[in-house]
Amino acid sequence: MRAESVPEPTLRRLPSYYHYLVRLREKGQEMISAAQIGEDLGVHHTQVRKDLAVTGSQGKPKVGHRVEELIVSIENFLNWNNVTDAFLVGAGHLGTALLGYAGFERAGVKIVAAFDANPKMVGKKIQGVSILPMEKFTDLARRMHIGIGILTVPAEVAQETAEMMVGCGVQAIWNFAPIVLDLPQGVIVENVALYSSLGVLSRKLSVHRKALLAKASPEPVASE
Amino acid sequence: MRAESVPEPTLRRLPSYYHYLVRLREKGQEMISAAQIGEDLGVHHTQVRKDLAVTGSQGKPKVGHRVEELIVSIENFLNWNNVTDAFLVGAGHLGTALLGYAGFERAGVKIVAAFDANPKMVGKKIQGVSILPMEKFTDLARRMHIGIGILTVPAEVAQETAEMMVGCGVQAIWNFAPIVLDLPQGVIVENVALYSSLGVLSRKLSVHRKALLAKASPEPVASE
DNA sequence: GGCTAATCGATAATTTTGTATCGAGATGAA
DNA sequence: TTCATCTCGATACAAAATTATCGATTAGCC
Ligand SMILES: NC(=O)c1ccc[n+]([C@@H]2O[C@H](COP(=O)([O-])OP(=O)(O)OC[C@H]3O[C@@H](n4cnc5c(N)ncnc54)[C@H](O)[C@@H]3O)[C@@H](O)[C@H]2O)c1
Ligand SMILES: NC(=O)c1ccc[n+]([C@@H]2O[C@H](COP(=O)([O-])OP(=O)(O)OC[C@H]3O[C@@H](n4cnc5c(N)ncnc54)[C@H](O)[C@@H]3O)[C@@H](O)[C@H]2O)c1
Repeated sequence: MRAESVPEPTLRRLPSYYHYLVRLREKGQEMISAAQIGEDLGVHHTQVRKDLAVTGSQGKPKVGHRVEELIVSIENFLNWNNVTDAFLVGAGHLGTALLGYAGFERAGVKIVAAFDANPKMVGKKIQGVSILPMEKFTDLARRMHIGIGILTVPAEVAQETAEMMVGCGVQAIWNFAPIVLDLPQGVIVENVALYSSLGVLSRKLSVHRKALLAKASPEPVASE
Repeated sequence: MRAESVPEPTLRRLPSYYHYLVRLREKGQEMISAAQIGEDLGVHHTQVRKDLAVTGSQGKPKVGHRVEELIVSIENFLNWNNVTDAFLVGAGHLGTALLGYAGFERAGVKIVAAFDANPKMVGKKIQGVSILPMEKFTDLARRMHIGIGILTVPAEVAQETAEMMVGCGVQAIWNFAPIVLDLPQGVIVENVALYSSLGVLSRKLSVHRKALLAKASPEPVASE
């Protein structure tokens, strides 16, 4: 009941453990130690233990954890074995890529319909998911008790679209637009900040290159 | 020169300030205070000041910062005004979505070519970017001094593809596959962990719903 | 059966990140 | 001009996250 107090960094690492473990299982491995996970994923082994501890799974000294058990624990913890229906709004480049992806269902999210304001998109079907006109959103979302909204519309209309979703009972929004949504307290928003990612990349690359240059040139002992 | 010591959370917030500021500029606003930015983006105002400070931009008491100046500072800091050429490998659902997106160039990344192992994809052109066969990667990447590789291949081949990229001089990899790449020290890897994002979303939603249920039901004073 | 080595899980120390405080500078009004 | 007020930026404090330490447990081996 005090389960909300799980550190968010832990939450973010769990899926990467999960995928790693699934690959181990495919290879037929049954046991795994926290130390090995840490080494392979670049996480400190004590950190791995803490992270896995929140899922409730226990390891045994000398042998480590059962791969299968860990997988199930993580699935349970993240609620990945209960599928929640989601609506996607904005079936453009990114939206269709997400629709075409089969992998989200194992992460508890099933896109059951898509919506777009562009009449040219409406009526199409992608991977079995129909693209419907915006007018249908309100009614359908309410009737189907849609809990998750996936937002892949242009940034200019992201705020209003999100508000519309929330008005129809959507409790969580997966936001791909580069904007901070202002929504009622209690609504869960998860931003996929691709630009943040690019910012980090650009900055690191630029620093990296400057460091290389500095090493190459004589550098007259500047600064302390 | 000690510029590497910028906190990564700061790096991740800068792009969101950037987009916010660009929208302000479009609206014609010239000045902005750290307090206002903080309120609009849900960041503490002292944090905003610290973040902006790393870019070197200074504000003036009583009036705040010049919007235009801040934008330029952030661009400089992230090196977003120097465009670096990038190759994309894996022109599938996600790869084509990225190719179709015009917005990355303003973030200093220009996708100049795409590569795919599937002969059906090869030869196509998306937004002016040609999809080439994998055989051409090595030679072209070396000759064009490609610094950034964008990885949108299936997870099974992500590791080997990344190694191939690094072998051709690629210094930074933007990885969309749900796998932790094991690459030589010094190579910059930025993971877009969509599943992490989904993990956080699922977990929060599940906790949120349990909390709602608990409030609705009588709850006979369980737990300690 | 007892010893060794590996691993776990709890607790403590350190580092990083975020928040609050406070003096100083700038603006505009009295 | 002088004053009140707003905002900045530096410094101090608090919280969170990561890393290190250490005793406990167990499998395998002699
Ligand atoms: N494609 C990418 O690689 C990428 C990368 C980073 C961020 N994004 C962000 O994702 C979002 C979508 O990007 P995209 O490349 O798919 O854009 P897009 O233009 O291809 O798709 C947007 C879709 O939304 C629809 N739309 C527009 N207004 C609408 C409205 N009011 N209601 C419903 N639908 C509406 C359009 O018809 C279009 O199909 C944008 O916010 C963009 O900034 C995309
Ligand atoms: N599409 C999504 O929404 C989404 C979401 C999360 C993660 N991902 C990840 O992104 C990656 C790509 O996903 P996708 O949906 O675009 O898959 P996809 O199958 O549509 O595209 C993969 C592309 O890579 C090409 N390819 C396969 N093997 C290759 C090789 N050895 N060398 C070069 N190209 C090769 C294929 O021909 C295909 O065009 C995957 O790792 C996936 O897990 C995608």
